Order: sequence, then structure tokens, then C-alpha cells
Amino acid sequence: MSANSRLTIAAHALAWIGLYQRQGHEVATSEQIATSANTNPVVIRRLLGELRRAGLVESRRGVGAGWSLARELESMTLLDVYEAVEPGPLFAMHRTTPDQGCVVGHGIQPAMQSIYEGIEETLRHELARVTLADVLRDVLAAPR
Amino acid sequence: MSANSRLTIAAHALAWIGLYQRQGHEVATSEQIATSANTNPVVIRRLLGELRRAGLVESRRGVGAGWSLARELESMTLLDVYEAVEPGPLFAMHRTTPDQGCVVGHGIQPAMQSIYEGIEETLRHELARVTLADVLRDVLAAPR
DNA sequence: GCAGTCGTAACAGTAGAGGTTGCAACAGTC
DNA sequence: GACTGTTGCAACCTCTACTGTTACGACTGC
Repeated sequence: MSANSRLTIAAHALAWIGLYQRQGHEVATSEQIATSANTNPVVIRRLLGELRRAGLVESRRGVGAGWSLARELESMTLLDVYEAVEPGPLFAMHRTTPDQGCVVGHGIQPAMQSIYEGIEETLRHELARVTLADVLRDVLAAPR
Repeated sequence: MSANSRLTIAAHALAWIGLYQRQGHEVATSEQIATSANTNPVVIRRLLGELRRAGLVESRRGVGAGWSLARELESMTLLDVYEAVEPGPLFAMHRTTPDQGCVVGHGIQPAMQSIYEGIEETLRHELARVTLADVLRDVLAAPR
């Protein structure tokens, strides 16, 4: 499927900011988050930018700038994050239009479309069941 | 997510072979299926090769060669096809190991791994609910 | 004005999907 | 035994998306 790590990194960043804020800090920098996720600050800024457009985080510029949560972790679900960072559908149709003169070529796309929509709806439902507070709780529960 | 069309094309091919066999033919060629799917025969042969390794189809060589179903469409589910053509997980972890000295960096992977496993199990369950006979029925039910 | 951070563009590297060509292997038929 | 049609498969190309990296302007508190 050529899976990507966008949802994972986004959840990592949100959990990090949430924990940091619980420890009394106001804003987290992309540099700090990138160090924890072992990646480049620009990667974090790009992802957080998408989360900002989705209303999940806010950013401040200038000296003492950085990122903060726009909502409580309890009110954020993995579905919110998924929709913010994963635009496309899970399964793709044919890259070129199938032969419309063939019965199968004609009917396959509406058939699969309908099936895929049901499956994606279930996926979204599952993602919506997990809040970022759940994620942070699980993170902190990991054995050391 | 950079979705691919492998599951769609594989389902298309199976539905095509199934319908062709119902019409009394013994084997279908990759050329015929490729024409219906509007793609290259080699693409079809590659996909059907994976389905053959999964025990869903059989191939004959020589003159009058081609592909036939190894099982009834009724006993084949989209999960069988999915497992045959989509090896990897739905969501990827970090490409590099997160900072194990950080609480979040240390706990994020087991936390997300567990969540992802639950979600993928639900996905598989949904895929298993749809048989290829269902797909072919929906295909034939499409308005013309 | 300075310093620290975001915002964003630009580019490179990597990986996978999909398309294409070419050809050996195979198995029927003449 | 030659011919024919198809699979099996390797090799290569193109395209796209993700990720990483560098660079630099924009912003804002001091």
C-alpha cells in the first residue's frame, strides 16, 4: 500500500505538545518535537501547519514562538488528525477508464466505489473512537 | 496516503474471469482482461500471478492457455484478494527510531502499534464480509 | 536593531506503482 | 519437427508521493 508515517508523526507531535503543556510550558517548538521524533523540524512544521488549518493547534511567531494545542487532547480524535493529514481515499480506482463497452468494465467502478465507501466509513468510525488523550495515556503506560 | 489500484484491478480481473466462465468459456487471457481494464497485459499477469500464489486462480500455458478460477467466486472475499496483493500495513511507524530518551519518543511506537492493529483488524473484518460473487452481482446491477 | 522561531519554497533522494518491451518456456496443432 | 499463442519474468522507464535538507523572508518580543 506504500503506507506513510504522517498519522504517526502527527499523533507524536500532538502527544508531545500535550504532555509539555501539562508540565506547565506554554508553547513547544518544532525543533523540540523534531528531536523527539528524530526527524527534521521542517517536516514537523509542515505537518503541524496542516493540523493548524484543521483547527487542532495554534502557532505563535516571533521570539518565544512555537506551537500550542487549540483544543483539549480529550476532544481530539485520530479521525480529526487523519482527515487533516491524509487527503485521499484508501483505495484507488483504475488509473484509466475501463472499457465501457464491456459489462465488467462498465459496472466495476460504481460497484467498488460503493464497497470502498462502506469500508472507509468503518475506518473513520474506528479512528474516531480513539482520542489523543487515549494515545498519550498509552504512551505514558509503555514499560521502560 | 498514495493509494493504489491493485485491489480494484484484482477484483476486476476476478469478476471478469468469473463472468467469462459462467458464459461457458474455460480460460481467460491476460490480453482480454487487460482490454476490459484498459491496461497492459503484463500488469494483469503480475497481479494474477500473486492471486495464483494465494490459491485464488490457476494458469495454463501453451496454446489455448489462460487463467481460470481456482475456487468459486462465492468462497472468495475481498480480504483474500487484499492479503494477496497488499503486503504491508496500512499505517507506517517513524522511518527512524524516535528519541528513546524522551518519554513520548519511547512510548509512541507501542501505543500506535496497538491502536493500528485494532484498526487493521476491523478493516480485515469488513473486507471479509464482501465476496467476489457480491462484487460481480453489483457489477452486473450497474445501470447502463 | 537583535534574536529566535515560524512559513514556505526549492531541491534531492527514495520507494512503489504502473506501463512497456523483449524473450524464453511451454503445450497444443498441423 | 515446425508453428502458434500464451504465460513467466526480467529489465527499464516514468510518474507520483513521502521524507529530508537547505535557505531565507516574515514576524514579534526584548
